Amino acid sequence: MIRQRVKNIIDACVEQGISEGIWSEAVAGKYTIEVPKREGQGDFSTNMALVLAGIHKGNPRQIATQLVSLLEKETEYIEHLEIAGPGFVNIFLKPMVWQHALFSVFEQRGKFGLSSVGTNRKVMVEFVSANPTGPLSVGHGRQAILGDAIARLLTATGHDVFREYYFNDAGRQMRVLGESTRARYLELLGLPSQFPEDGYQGDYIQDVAREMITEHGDALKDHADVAPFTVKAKELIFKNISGTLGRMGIIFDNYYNEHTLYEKGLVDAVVADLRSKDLVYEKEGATWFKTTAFGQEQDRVIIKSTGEPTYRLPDIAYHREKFRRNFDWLINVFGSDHIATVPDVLAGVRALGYDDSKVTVVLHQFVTLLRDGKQVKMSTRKATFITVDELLDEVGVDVARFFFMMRKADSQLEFDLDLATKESQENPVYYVQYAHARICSILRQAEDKGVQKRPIIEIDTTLLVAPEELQLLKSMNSFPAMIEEAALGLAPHRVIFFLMELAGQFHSYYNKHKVITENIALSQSRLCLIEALQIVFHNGLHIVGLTAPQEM
RNA sequence: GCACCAGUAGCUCAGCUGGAUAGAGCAACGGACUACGAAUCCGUAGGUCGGGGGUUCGAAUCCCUCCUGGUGCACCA
Repeated sequence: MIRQRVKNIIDACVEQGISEGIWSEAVAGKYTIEVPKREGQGDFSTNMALVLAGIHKGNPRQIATQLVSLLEKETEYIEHLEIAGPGFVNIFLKPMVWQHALFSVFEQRGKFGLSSVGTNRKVMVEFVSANPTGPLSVGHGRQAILGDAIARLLTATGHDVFREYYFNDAGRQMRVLGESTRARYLELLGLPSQFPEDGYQGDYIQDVAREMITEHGDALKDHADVAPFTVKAKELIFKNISGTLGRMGIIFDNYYNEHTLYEKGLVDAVVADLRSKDLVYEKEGATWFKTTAFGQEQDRVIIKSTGEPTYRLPDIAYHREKFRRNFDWLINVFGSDHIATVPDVLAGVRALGYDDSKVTVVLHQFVTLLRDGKQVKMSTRKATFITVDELLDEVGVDVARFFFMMRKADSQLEFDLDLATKESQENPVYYVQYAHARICSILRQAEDKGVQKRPIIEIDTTLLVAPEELQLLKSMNSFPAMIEEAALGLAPHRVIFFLMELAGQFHSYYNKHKVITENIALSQSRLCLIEALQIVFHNGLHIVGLTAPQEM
């Protein structure tokens, strides 16, 4: 907000310069205004002179001097100006500008930081979408948290968000799941059995088999159809998955079942439509989709010679349905192992006449667990992976959420269990939460000591002049823009970094300045400051699904 | 072989999409509580931003190339 105001001032001065014929209008819109990294370089700075000099081979410092003489007339916000380095114009604002930021925090309270950029934009976030063949592993955990945090951020910025889980309950994998279950069932009954070569080896399959024995005894031992086994396994595993998601506070608006695509004839429809556009052909008994027409190296099979579709076909049908359901933005959160499917699906929707630029795929890299400084080996085949449930048992929901959000999706994530289980010191989760709890504690303390809390209008905010206080005010002021950038950039890790930074600033401030002192007016101003901080911590933590404890 | 991602302090990672003297947390070392909560703070030390070219006023950031690691490149999902 303040940034925008400063930008307006600069824009006006540049306009004036252009109309007076000092500068060419080629600069308009080319320069930026930013927050300098280093102290002493002002609250904001602009590279306008450098940009203009670049266009006309002029002298940047001379242009900067002209700009400064125009800006100098703006005395309401600007305290003073400096020309620095190669030709940056550094702008120092009056402290009052920042002190005023407190007002909007208190005006908006729980809504401070929320925005409306996404108003009237209907967006679907598809995430997790794990096959119901086993419990969620830590990789799914990252995806679940990432997807949920993205959804929360988008909600916070006014989007109409719909969370969906694509439930893959058709095809070969389900059959193998049923066969695995039957084999365990027979095994537990002491009967001869043959475990499928690529079967699911996890203990949870035996749990399903045990459940079936309780329900049916040995009545199914000669049953030719695997269906009852598949159905039961799917049911129990799904219950397990949704239970895990529930523990993490993740609620989907819809589970989209793959089999409904077949029931409604939507899969066949895709083939027919592609065929009518001459994008499908038969070869070696299989049906191929001409993905080479969309820049790929080779065509892809969509129906195997056995008559079974490959995974891409229902995927394309599913995405077409998403378009038909009128979303403005389709976000898919996938593990990086699904990278190969992305171009196929995009080619599919494009072939069907939809705008694939509405689809954004967030690919996240893998998670490695670290215990005692060593990597924990995991194998899905042998079912030696660590499940999300086990992780939650060990570190708790807040810590798991926080750690999964700490890295940008593009980076591999190293989850250090030793650090995560530490209840103190270096655990960054508590570092942030402690800042919030500490503020709550000071506010309680003030109440006990009888220091009156006063409404913001009666507070003398000009008493907040310590460098640390101004820094805190600036950080708070940048909170809404940060949320917006994190949301639109689908980057929850930015919120985490912001909160850690703010917590650091607060802890330093706390150690340097006393909030409650003999000086009543100053104490009240500082109480206001930290109450505003409390609001920011609370909102920031909640926006990404973390709790803000009052005490720890 | 091809595609995508990553390579930044001893370790784990940021770096606001091209800005000024590259940052933080751990780890190391030295300090600060008869208390607004020490789950905290202050200080010291630590760098050829993987290598090499290029683009320009200016590059960790953009382009090319090479090296290393991860993930894919099925008539598995």
